[in-house]
Amino acid sequence: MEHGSDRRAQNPELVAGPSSSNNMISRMALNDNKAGMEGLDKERINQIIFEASKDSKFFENEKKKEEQLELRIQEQQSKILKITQAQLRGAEREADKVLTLLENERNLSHTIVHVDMDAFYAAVEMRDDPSLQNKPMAVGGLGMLSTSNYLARRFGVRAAMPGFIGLKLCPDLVLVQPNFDKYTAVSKEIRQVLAQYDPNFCPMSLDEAYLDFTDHLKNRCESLPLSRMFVLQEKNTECDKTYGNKDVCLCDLNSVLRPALLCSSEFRDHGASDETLQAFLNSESSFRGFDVCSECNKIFPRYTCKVFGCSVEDAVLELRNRIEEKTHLTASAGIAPNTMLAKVCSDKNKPNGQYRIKPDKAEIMSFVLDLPIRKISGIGKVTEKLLGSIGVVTCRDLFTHRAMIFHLFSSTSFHHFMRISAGIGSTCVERDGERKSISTERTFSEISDPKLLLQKCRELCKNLSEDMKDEKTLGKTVTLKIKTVEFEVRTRSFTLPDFTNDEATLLKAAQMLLQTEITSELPRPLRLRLMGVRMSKLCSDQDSQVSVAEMFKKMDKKYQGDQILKAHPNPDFLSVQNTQSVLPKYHNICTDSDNDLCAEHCDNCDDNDEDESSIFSLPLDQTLSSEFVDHSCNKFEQESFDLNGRQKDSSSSGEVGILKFACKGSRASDGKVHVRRKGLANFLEKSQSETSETLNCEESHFGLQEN
DNA sequence: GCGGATCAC
DNA sequence: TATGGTGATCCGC
Ligand SMILES: Nc1ccn([C@H]2C[C@H](O)[C@@H](COP(=O)(O)OP(=O)(O)OP(=O)(O)O)O2)c(=O)n1
Ligand SMILES: [Mg+2]
Repeated sequence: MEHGSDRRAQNPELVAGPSSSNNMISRMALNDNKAGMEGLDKERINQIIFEASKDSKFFENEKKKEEQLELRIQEQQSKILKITQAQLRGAEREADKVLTLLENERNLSHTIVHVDMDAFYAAVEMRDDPSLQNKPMAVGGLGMLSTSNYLARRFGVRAAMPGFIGLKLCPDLVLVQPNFDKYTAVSKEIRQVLAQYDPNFCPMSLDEAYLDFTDHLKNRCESLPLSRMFVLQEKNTECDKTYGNKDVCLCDLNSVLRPALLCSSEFRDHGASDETLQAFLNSESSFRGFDVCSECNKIFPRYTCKVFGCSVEDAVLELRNRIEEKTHLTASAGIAPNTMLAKVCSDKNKPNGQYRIKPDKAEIMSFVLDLPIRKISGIGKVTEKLLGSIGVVTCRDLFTHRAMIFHLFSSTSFHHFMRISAGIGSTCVERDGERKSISTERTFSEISDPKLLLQKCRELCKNLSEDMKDEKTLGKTVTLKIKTVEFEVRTRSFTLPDFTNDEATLLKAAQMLLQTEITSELPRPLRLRLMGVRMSKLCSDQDSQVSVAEMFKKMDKKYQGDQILKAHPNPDFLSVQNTQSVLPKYHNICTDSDNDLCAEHCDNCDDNDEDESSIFSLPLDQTLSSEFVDHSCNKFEQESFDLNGRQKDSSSSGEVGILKFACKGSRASDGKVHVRRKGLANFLEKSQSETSETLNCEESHFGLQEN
């Protein structure tokens, strides 16, 4: 391998590009990896960014992170020095094996389309305020910009840049506050169009989505010309003014007008072929009588109809035109055999353009080889720099340096990089499953007073609890996120023994985590600029999938007398009695006199020599002993889902289900599973180290009765 | 499993 | 004066 002789690997200038200021760092420099930012005077722009940032705490922190990155690169370099030629040859053979396998995986039979709105938030604001036309503008405030229009991008103003820097780069920049409700509504309209080309399309955000066009194209070949005819508003009719004109119909003409056209006998009479239909559309009389909107009773804007062809390009052009007709916003699109390439393509002719890579290996490779890796979704600033330091800039370099990459990176990273180098990506556009976490966080001017910090925490927990109730979701792991005034970010998490979205429970856990942080900072105050709360390990709060405790409550009622489940003597508590006697029996979970968290054995329990305070848990609204639920609940959750699934599917009433669970925990001589209480840290440590062993796993049967 | 880091949008 | 919010994933420990 000639990595040692690669000049780029040895010359930081060639890797990072010319730096504007000697003190400028790469992670602070203008990120011009975005459409509409080609050919900017980076030197000048970076100088302005540097001047505006150099004395800030933010910049200090960025420098710290940059140093860490340099360290990583150092480690990488020392790894490289230790490699033997033999190792490298072996690595290359392994890499080639992987590449051969990947080649078999190549699938060119799908047509994937990535649709991405142009300057989305900014475009919506400009559409709704004609005075913004021809002005550089950005959505956001002095603190942060969400995006900018293409005019502002010419000044280096872009998303994720603070507004005050944007103003320094472009003094005429107009800032507009975001209106998220509006963007959500527009997004809904866009998705209505997308769904007509692929009902299973995969939205990635409000403004972009992947579609599998394969089926649509198959059907399209055999479709009637009329089904490919759509209404378009005429260009050059000062669309922006008409959009603000209250007397003109603003409805989606393809919703209000097109159905009427398709029904008219004249249109049907001329719809035999694309040519006859187009000729009819060109004639004077074609739209006579279609002047007023039946929905809003206003006069239609000037419009035409167009018959779109059967090719992919025509189909995607049709889709984009329909989005524009419906929303008065433009979209760009990429067409390729897989999602990775489609995503890159949608950026190529932005704004308001599209680009296609034909489903042919040679075409793909000629597109990919000289493509900078930074263009690929998933490769950001850091990965770019990490790979840059070993001489990798383009996708071709990924192949050239495959042996080194094999040696330096994890297996998953390596595979990812090899797929990129071969132009291979996902050919299906499945929607993400259920969400895995839900969170809320807020930046504020410095707070250090513990009372106020706890109050902020309360606010966040209230919000999160409400959001979770709206989403009908429960969670088990609470994570507190804080950012100090020095921009240092910390997260601290705690896994509850049970699923919940209860505000008080959330608050207790989050405040405990916060208190620990405040305490650990003493005698210095904890000075924060951001706080956030997140819930993960979620489950749905639907009837079909309930929390473990709720499930037990239901089952307790339903299957009274069952050997596995038994009501706790205290009606506020539920317990599990295990017939095999290895698992714990009853435990109360409660708060002690300090309102601190604790748990104790139930009076009915066989206490023996156990010290009350030696059992630790969290107070719960729904109660099972944490020791019992710990680890076993996942299993339960899974099984309860199965049970419910069967229950749902079954119309009969006497089905038999299998309840299976595995319980892990530390086992005392009395057979109880418990964790000693020595504070939170110890609890976490213990519960991790001592629960790694499965103590009991069993299967029991019980009758499943519909009410 | 936790915490830090990276990434997308 | 001033550097976001939400969600996902990966890695090292
Ligand atoms: N760091 C970011 C990036 C984006 N967005 C929001 C604002 C954007 O309008 C929207 C879509 O993101 P895109 O990356 O698609 O950017 P745009 O649509 O604004 O511009 P482009 O024309 O490059 O797609 O998401 C954001 O809030 N914060
Ligand atoms: Mg966009």
